[in-house]
Amino acid sequence: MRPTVHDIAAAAGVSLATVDRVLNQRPGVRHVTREKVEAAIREIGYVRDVAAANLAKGRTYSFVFIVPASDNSFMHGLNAEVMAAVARSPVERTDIRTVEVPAFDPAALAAALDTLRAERPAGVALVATDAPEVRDAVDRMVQDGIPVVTVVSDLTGSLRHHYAGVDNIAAGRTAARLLGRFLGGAKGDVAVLAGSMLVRDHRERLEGFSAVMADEFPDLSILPVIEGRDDPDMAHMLVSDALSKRDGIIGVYSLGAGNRGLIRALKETSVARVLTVVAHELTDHTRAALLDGTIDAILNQDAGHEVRSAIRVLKAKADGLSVIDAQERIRLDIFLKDNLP
Amino acid sequence: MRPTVHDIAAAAGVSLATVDRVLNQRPGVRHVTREKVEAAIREIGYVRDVAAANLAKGRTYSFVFIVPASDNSFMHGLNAEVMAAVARSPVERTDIRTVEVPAFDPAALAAALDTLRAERPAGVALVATDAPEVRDAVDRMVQDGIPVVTVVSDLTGSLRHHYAGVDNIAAGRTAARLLGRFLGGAKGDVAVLAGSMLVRDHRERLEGFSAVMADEFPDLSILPVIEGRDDPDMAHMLVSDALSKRDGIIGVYSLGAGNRGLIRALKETSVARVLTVVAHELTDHTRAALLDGTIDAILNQDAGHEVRSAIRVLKAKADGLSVIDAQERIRLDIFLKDNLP
DNA sequence: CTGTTAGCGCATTCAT
DNA sequence: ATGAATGCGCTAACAG
Repeated sequence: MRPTVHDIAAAAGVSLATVDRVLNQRPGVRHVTREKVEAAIREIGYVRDVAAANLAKGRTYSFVFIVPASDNSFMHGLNAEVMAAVARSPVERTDIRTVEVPAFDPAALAAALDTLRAERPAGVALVATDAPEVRDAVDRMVQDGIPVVTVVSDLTGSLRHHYAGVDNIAAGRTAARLLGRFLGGAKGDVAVLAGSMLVRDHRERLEGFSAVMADEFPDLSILPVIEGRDDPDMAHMLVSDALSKRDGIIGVYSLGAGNRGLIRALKETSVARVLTVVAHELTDHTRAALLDGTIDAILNQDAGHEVRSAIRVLKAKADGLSVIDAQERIRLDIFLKDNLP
Repeated sequence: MRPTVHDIAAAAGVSLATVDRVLNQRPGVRHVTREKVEAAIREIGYVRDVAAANLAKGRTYSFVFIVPASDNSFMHGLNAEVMAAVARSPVERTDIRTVEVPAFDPAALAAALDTLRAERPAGVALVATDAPEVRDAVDRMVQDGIPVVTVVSDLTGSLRHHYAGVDNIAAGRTAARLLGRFLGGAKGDVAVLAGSMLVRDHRERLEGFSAVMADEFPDLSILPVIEGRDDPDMAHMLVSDALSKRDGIIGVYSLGAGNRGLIRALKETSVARVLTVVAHELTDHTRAALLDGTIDAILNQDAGHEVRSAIRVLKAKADGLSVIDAQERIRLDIFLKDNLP
């Protein structure tokens, strides 16, 4: 049998309560007594039974997800995953709820964080908007002892405990190599469609993409970035325009959302024209486009994994446990038409 | 508060013991009483607290991993992951151990299964060798009420409860498309290196690969499969031989293990010769080869994920719980030099 | 400062 | 066929 608190109490010649006090680093124990107990813990090789501890505590951890109120397929998917987690939450001694904030609105996000802080939840997960005021609000939360993890979009320079999302520079680099290799040494222009250069993920993807393109595919030149604000209609208009004006375009990299519009624009171009296209995020639209050949590869982040990972990390943080790092790494999924889930 | 056994006992007007009996479908309850209790359970919306149940039971589940004694990096990695799980196991009320059996030896595997069955473990995970005797042994185990999951390589047609591994047909198809697109319309031969056509995963990868090659890349012709038994030395010899004899080879698909030998052979070929190479399994060797350009893409299955998934499924089976399907899907990782973990 | 005691939600004897 | 009582490993009042 594994050693229990009783064993260590016996070994140290103290009572259960005292053992519990040192185990949970609570005050009210003389230094010598504490040492004695700690020695016993070490010698016996005790490891706390977390399940039993949680049962005794009766406490259920309340976590909050702050998500942007964006109307695109990816965010809808993310929301659905959070809801699925909410549905499972009673079973896992957690109480999860979501708070919606306007998208790309640092002030609103910071305000929401500050309001939340007063309620002292056991942990907070947020899709970060990269701005100083948000970073400060997050830092205040962390300094108040509340675990914070960022999801999808990170907030570097902040004190957040963890980031559950993909490496966006690597994503951009990967997109460049796929596009470059698929184009097999052809010479021409590459159009890049982004949501907004104000968002950190998009900037990073572009940065990675440009770097590899410059280093390894000098025959391909990147046109000025088209900013479609993740809006299907705007993306459609801008891409159509670009395609009609520049017939040197042989490749397209869509690094943001709003792919519905891009796909429409692509389908409207001359059938004689062959474009190689790499896009981000697997949705119903991009999936269909991949299958019918309009898109050649899709880079994706698994929202379900991100949400589950965020919760695991928050829970581990809340009861002082460690996580399995490899399990919490969010990978960049690459989908061709053959390996769709 | 969540309803407990006490609540349902009160609601049904019976004792805790009776509630427990119907909850765990044990005999000794009159039909009417059972109905009454079941009604109460439903109305109250009771869900069992698994942690508390396990605490009360005190039982620790003993799981066994049967792994082939293969001397290649992938199997070493798999073993390491199982060992990591063993290290974590005391914390999770599980007792995991491994049993090694000779690779590609159906009789030995079947024998090991039958021996194990007598010990009645709480669950078994195995890397299956696809043979009737193995399938029968697995079926006997399942019929004895022992949960069984296959890892890495499946055993279709058997009664195993779950398969923790990638879709190998999809993997082969993906390899074909990557190779075909990377070769960009060139004409030539493609060499295929496999471990053994006796294992189902290798057969399936070849099947998927051949299908896409035939359908979509008619200018590439697949040479007869080289079987290297996942052995580096044998692979080295056979691949060197093939490369020297056929100078029409412009692409290589390595669908098994033993890539150490393949890589050596590739590096020994003339520097003037450009080969496009897709291989399976990320190991130290293949990672280095990807980075130095010897290999162009690596398809991978995350052994850590597979092991953790197998354990989760086994545990869920053992205490009659359900799993999150999406979480247990083992994806096909595609690594280019830019998105290595 | 330290110890006693009573649960947390459930499973399991042992009576009845 | 049913119920009362005890304990799993740990925490948290409440006493001393």
